[in-house]
Amino acid sequence: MPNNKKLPEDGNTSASSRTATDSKADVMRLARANKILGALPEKELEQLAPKLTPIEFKVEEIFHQPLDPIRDVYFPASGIVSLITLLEGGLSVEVAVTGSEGVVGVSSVMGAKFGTVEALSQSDGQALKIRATDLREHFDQSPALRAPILQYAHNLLIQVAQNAACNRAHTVEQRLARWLLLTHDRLDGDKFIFTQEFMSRMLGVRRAGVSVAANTLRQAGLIDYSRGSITMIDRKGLEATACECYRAIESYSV
Amino acid sequence: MPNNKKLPEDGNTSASSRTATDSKADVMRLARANKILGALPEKELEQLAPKLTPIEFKVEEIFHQPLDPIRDVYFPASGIVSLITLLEGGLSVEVAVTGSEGVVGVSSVMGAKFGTVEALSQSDGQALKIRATDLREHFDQSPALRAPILQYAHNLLIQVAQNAACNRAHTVEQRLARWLLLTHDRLDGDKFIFTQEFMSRMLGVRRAGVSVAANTLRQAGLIDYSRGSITMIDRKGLEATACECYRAIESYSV
DNA sequence: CCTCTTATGTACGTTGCCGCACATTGTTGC
DNA sequence: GCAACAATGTGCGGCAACGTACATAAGAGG
Repeated sequence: MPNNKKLPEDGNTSASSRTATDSKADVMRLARANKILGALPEKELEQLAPKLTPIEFKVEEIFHQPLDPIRDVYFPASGIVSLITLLEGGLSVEVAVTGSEGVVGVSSVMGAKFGTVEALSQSDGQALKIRATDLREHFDQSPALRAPILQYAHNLLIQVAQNAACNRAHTVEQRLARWLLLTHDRLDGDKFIFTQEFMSRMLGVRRAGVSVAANTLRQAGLIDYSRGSITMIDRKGLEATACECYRAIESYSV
Repeated sequence: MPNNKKLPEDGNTSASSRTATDSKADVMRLARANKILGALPEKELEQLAPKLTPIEFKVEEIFHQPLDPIRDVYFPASGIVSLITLLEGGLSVEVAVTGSEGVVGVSSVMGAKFGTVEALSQSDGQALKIRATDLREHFDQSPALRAPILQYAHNLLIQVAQNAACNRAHTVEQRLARWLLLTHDRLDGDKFIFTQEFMSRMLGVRRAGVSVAANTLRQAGLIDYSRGSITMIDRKGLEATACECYRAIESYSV
């Protein structure tokens, strides 16, 4: 796990030259990009807005860590965040992935005092940050906010459940294809940045195993890649290669 | 999957000779055995009680099935219920287990329209049944009910997440030991009823694989078993054999 | 008691991934 | 352009679990 950075604890990320109005416009723009906040009635969002801080994040930044208290919760407007279970002996396995359809740290509204999985960004992106205590308060009082958050929590649950079965049943190649599809769905464009080393941590397999599987996909003309950058070439082909779990997750999640 | 029965759709399980008062006493007794209902203030429970119906279930009864609408939700007072993801090709993998600490069908309060996993009893037991719509209504209105249900949903999430990683990382023997411990925690006594065939469906491995692993545990003096009945002999020893995931689940769940 | 069924033990070749080690090839910084 | 590094390719022995098949053993029911 080389130089993973934690997010700056406070970082007033809106440049100080900006006016308050600019900042509020930022918040509203980002909020509309997130499915949960974007689904709120105008009035509710206005109430929440003062508590929301825009942030930017880079690849491989850590949002939450097992056993650390969850102080802030993040609503991504762009980018991807992986939820990863860490095991003794250093093995790590991604159990779910979230983009602008979700919220990182949802367990804090469910009564969790601390994180149990690592939340790690898979890409650059933007998000709105809110104090866990503030969110919890609104969550308890506003049915309009509660509904989409719970809906997301449910989608998360079934994604993790499908993952649990998938890890038991499917080959590295199938799971790699699935992972690429889920990532592609959450990023703009057909080209993104990952190393095999990173993928091996997500899939919980050897880096060498990723190399072989990726090579197979490349030779089949489904993807191309070189030194940390991957291009999706044949999405249909990938869908055919991926296990059922990709479709299951997509279809179960409303 | 031999003769799995669905629960009777209505079955007024309280014998008709019983009086209404008896029935209500039943409800209150069972409610106190369930951690979620048992945590409710007296007044709240009184309000909910008319909606609750006591039921009994036998081994291998199906509470919910993937894609079927979730009509009823169950608060177990005793017994165990497994949540199982079914994959194409007939492979099944248990992703979580619930006893009197939880509620079967929790996703219905989170906005799920239908089940995504199979909920199957692992033992005989008793539960309180409630219409999903009724529960949802109380859930939305009562913070006192919402809190413990969400807390349980969170525990469920981390159990499933740990399972996802566990399936990737640990041997059949380790996972069998873990599974026996989780089961033992939720049942009275040291002897319970399972066949290797059933266990193989839970662990998602061959029945022959269970045979070998179980034999190893027996020869190590940790368990004894014969034709569908298992006795726990050395709990400490099992804990030493099981993977970290047993402890992780226990310690994360508050 | 004897048959029938169900549960369990065991074997054998195969496969997917492991741990490990090392070669090769782009990129970056000087 | 060259050295240093980072990312990727590849080989090999080993092992856990697979699919399959069959043998044994313990109740159940007549």
